[in-house]
Amino acid sequence: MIVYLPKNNLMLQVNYIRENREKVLERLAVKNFKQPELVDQIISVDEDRRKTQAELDTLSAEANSAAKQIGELMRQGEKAKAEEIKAKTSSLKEQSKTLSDKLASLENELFSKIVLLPNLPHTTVPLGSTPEENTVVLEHGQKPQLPEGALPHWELAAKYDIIDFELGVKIAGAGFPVYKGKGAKLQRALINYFLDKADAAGYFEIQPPVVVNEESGFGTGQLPDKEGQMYHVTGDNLYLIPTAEVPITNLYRDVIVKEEEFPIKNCGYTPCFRREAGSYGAHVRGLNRLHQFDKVELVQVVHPDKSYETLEQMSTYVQSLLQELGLPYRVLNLCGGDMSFGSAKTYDMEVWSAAQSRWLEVSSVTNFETFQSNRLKLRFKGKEGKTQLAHTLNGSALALPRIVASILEINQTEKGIKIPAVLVPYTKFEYID
RNA sequence: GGAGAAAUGGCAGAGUGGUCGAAUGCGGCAGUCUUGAAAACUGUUGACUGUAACAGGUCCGGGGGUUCGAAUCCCUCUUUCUCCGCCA
Repeated sequence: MIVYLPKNNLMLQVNYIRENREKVLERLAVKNFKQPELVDQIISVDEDRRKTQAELDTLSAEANSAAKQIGELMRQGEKAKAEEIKAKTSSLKEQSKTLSDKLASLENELFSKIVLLPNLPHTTVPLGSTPEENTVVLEHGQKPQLPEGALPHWELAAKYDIIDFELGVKIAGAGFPVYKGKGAKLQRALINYFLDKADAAGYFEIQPPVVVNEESGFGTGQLPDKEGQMYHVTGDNLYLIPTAEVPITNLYRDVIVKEEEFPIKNCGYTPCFRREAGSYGAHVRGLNRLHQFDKVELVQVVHPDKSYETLEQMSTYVQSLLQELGLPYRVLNLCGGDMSFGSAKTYDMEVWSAAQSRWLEVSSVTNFETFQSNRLKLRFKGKEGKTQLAHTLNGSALALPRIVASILEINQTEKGIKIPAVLVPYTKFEYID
C-alpha cells in the first residue's frame, strides 16, 4: 500500500472522535462498520501522540532558547561561555531525535487507522445493510407497457447499428463499447443537453484532466478505499478518473475560500473509467455496466449550514432532467450499509429499464459534509474570522449509458427509436432507424 | 528528451548562518477626516498545533542532511521560466 503523506491534517477528525466517542460508535453502527474497535484504538494512539508531541515541544523550546543564548554570547565575544552551553545541549539533540522518531511513527499509525474510518451517516439515513433496505423516497412516471416483440437495449443497439460491443472488445476489451452514427450523435446530444441545463442552473463549467495523482485520489476518498476500482497508470503513478468529481473537487484542495463565494457550483463533462473488478454476468450486459462511460457531474462547495438544503436542491435538479427526458424513475434514500465510504447521505436516482424490468442507477447525489474537505483541507473563513471546513456535495447529472438504455427501450416503435423532444434540437433527427 | 535559471505571506518583492514568522510596497480590514465617497493619515492583517487563558511548538515548493542554531549551506524530488530538440 502506498503512503499518502499524512502531514498534520485529519487532526480535526481525531478531536471530534475523542470528544464524541459514543456518538461516533453509534453512527458507525448505522453504516454497518465492521471494526468499531478502531475508534478506541484511534483515541488511545492519539493520546500517546499528543503526549509525545508535548514532550517534544518542551524539548524544542529548551533547545531554541539555548541556541538563542549561544548566538547572543557569540556576538558579545564570550566564546567560552557559549561553548559551555553548547556542551549542555548535546544531549538535547539525541533526545529530540528519539522523540521525533517516536512521534512520526505514532502519527503514521494514527493516520493509517483514521483513514479506515468511513464518514458518519446523517440522522435521516435509514438503517440497513443491503440495497433492498434503501428507502424509496418517490416514484415518478408510468412504467410503459412495451409492444409485442419489444427488444432489450443491446439488441436494439445491434438492430440499428448504433452501439457495437464486439468492436469495442476488439480494440480495447469488454465494457468499452463503440458508438456509431446516430448512436455517437445521441451521446453528443445528451452531453450538450446536460451541460446546457447545468449552465442554466448556475453551474460553472470545467473541463478537467481525466487522470489524477495520488493526492487527488486521496482528497475525495477514492484512495485508499477504492484503489482496485481505478485504472492505475503505473508508469507515471496516475489514476484514470472514475468520475469528474475527483478532479473537480480537488480544484479546491488546500484552498481557503471566502464565505461570500458560497455556494460554489461547478459542473463538468468527462469520460469515466472503472475497472469494475469482479462484476460479471447478466447484469452487466449491454450498457448496464461499463469500464468507460460518459457523465456530466455536478460539484458544490457550500457553507456547512446549507449543505442539506443543497442536497435536496441537487436531487430536485437531477429529477427535472429525468422528467424532461420522459423517463420513469424513482429516488432512493440509501441505507447506511449501502452508502459509499465517504458519504453522509446519498440519494440514488434510478430509471426504469422497460425491457429488463429493472431499475438502473443513473445518478447518485451525495453530501460528504466535511469528509472530503477534511482530507482536502478545503476551508473557509467564517464570520468570526475562524477558518473551518466547508461541506462538499456532488451528483451525476447524468451518467449516459443507462439513460441511453432506458431511452432506447422505452421509445422503441415500429418506425424506429423516437428521440425525446428535448433532445431533437441537439440530435437534429427525430428517429433512430 | 538535453542545457541553464528559479521557487519566500493574497500579490509583488527583500532577505546568503543567530537579533527572521520573515523588511518594504500593493491589496484587505478598522479608525481619523468627509454630507457621502475618493485622497491622505493612523492602526491592523498568514496557516497549523497547543492552553481554561497565557506560554510553548511547527511551517519560507516537498523530502532528507550539515550545525548549538538554517529562508539562508549540502543532497534529492517536484514544479515554473529561458534556450535546443521533437511534436498534436
